[in-house]
Amino acid sequence: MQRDAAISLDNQLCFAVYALSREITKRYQPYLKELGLTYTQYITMLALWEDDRVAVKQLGARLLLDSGTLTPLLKKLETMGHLTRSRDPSDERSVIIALTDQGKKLKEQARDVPGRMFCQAGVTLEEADALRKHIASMMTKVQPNGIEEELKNDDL
Amino acid sequence: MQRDAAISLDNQLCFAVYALSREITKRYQPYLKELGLTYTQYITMLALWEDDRVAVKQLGARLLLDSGTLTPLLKKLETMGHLTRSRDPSDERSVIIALTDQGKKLKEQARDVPGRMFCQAGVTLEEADALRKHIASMMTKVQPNGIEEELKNDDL
DNA sequence: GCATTTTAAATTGTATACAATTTAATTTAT
DNA sequence: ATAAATTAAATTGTATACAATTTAAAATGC
Repeated sequence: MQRDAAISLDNQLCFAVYALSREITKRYQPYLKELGLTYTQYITMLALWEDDRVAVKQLGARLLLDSGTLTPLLKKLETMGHLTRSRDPSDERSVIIALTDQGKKLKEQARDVPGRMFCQAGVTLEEADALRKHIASMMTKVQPNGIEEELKNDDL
Repeated sequence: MQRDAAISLDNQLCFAVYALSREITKRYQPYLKELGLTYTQYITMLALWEDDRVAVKQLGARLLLDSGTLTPLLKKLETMGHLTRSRDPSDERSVIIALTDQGKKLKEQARDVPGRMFCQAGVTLEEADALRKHIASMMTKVQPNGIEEELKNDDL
């Protein structure tokens, strides 16, 4: 069976990452439910709490999501009253996302979510941070800011 | 801004894992296209190449996916001729998944996919394996084989 | 200055994920 | 043995992801 080691499920980095990602998302769910947010909506709000009044394009570059995912998600968050979507007067192609007061206020409730989640999961913040750095290092290797056809995106 | 460090996007393990998972999936896509498989179909086939003739329940325990995801996916793989789905005669509740010859043969084509993918991404197998182990270690902490209501699942 | 190209969102279509419910079969308790 | 509880898939409904296309606006080339 040695010759199958390369395609053994447990040897796949891709499966480990994929499974952990879904597991963490599930672990967040009860806490995010208190905020009335799904996981992707939460990630989007994290980005907006740091950097408000950005175009969908920039938000997508930050989250590595395209308009196909973001447009319906942002419309939902708009309906929920957390943000507004408006065309940029200086470039009508762009849609600027701006947090409402309600959206800004939600940040206070979100502040202790990561800490509570890791505490409940029995993971120290140091362990989480060590893994995060390891993953970030891999990410820079795997994605030197996009390949060939995406090289035009200088993102920032 | 120190007080916002806990909810800074770049500090979130969850976002790092989520982003890397999607990035790796995208990197696999061109190789999996040669096999005619999507990423989740590929992961499912990896599990089946190791362990054939299993119930959907067992496959789900291995992949951490439920029947809501697996049922349509397995029906698709059945339509593609890679496997068969049949009720277990000794327990009509269970559906047994068995690879066809075609499904078994696909394994040969899949054998060099991980190696080619990491080579192209500029990641050594050692680096990938080190991260995989780090993630697996976190997974055992975060998911000691499911919580409370899932404790009844002894899986194997 | 205007046709061509590029760009940003939105849309379309396919494939997941997963909670919650339903259906049918099996097991358990009495 | 049979009602009640449990279990395995399937189904339903919602929310992503993302490739590919479309639409409208802005930038570019000549």
